[in-house]
Amino acid sequence: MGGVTVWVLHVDLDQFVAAVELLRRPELEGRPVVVGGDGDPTKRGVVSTASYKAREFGVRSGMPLRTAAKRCPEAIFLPVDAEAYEAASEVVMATLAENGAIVQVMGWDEAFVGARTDDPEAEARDIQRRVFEATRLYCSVGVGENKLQAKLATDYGKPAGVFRITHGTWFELFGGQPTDALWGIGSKTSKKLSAMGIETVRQLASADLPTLAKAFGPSTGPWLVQLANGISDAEVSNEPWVARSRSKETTFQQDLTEWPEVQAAVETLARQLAGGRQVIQVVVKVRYKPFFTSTHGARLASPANEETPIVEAALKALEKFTDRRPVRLVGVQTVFEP
DNA sequence: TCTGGGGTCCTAGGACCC
DNA sequence: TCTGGGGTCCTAGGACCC
Repeated sequence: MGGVTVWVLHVDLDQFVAAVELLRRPELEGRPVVVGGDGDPTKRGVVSTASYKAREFGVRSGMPLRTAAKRCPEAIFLPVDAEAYEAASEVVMATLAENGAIVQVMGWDEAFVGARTDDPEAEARDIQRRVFEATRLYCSVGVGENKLQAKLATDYGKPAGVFRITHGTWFELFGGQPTDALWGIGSKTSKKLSAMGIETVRQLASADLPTLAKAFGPSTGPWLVQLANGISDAEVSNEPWVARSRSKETTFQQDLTEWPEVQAAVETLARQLAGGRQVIQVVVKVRYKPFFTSTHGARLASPANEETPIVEAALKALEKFTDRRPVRLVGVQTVFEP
């Protein structure tokens, strides 16, 4: 055992969704490709992935398709084909798990891999080669002493590269960066920290714990300071994933103004969620015009997975909504028995 | 630039109990 | 009389991530 270090590798496919599309449409290679919604940029929807070429025009994931079309009128817009990406992803993950490696899948296009080695870069290069040979897809690999470092390292390796971050290099890389450079800190938390006079990762790293606990809660506050110090759970776990809930939601092309239409939409979604694991609670989500979201839930009398009790609970939850403004989205979530 | 769909975890506040 | 404090459960909302 002695002498061999435990590293965390973070593997992230480069422009994954766009890359899968390019593989089956080689004639689009080098052109700006935008995948999102049903492929119609005049409709409501956002960008899932933009190819590197499209990114040169300022197209980014999460951006409304309409905006993407304005920024890059010559882009090719393609609909999301979840099954194709799922299939490609399975090949990638199976490749990572060869040789009995511990793999923690984080989504379609990324995973953590545990590595006992003194040469993690060699391991990373080997992964890149095997993934490419199996799928013709490129990936970048971050190397770290824990998941946080590895995850943040990947971006520095893109595209198709390898990059290492350790406690030794943490502050020189991140000390001066804004707090939302960290994985787990978004725009809201960053803004709130700013208002407290904390702008950089270095400032957050030495922030007063009781003050942060008071502002963000007893668990979140100290966790933020840990993040800023480059500290996180090092464990890569390959425990099989057990979903806590499943949901379906729809954004309407035109807002619904009649409440019976809303009821019908909730019923349709609830039906689609029946037939799986035993459900104990149903939560309905309504997003009103202009963009205000509210949720209400209803528990089932006893765990069930049939259509009737799930639809009944969904409609019961919907009764708790009293606002009758135009509705742009409805969603239904089923919560499973623990 | 008018903002998808599918998830997870944490927190505050109220209800309820002893 | 109108006053405790702690623990737990549930709900809705918030934030973040892919």
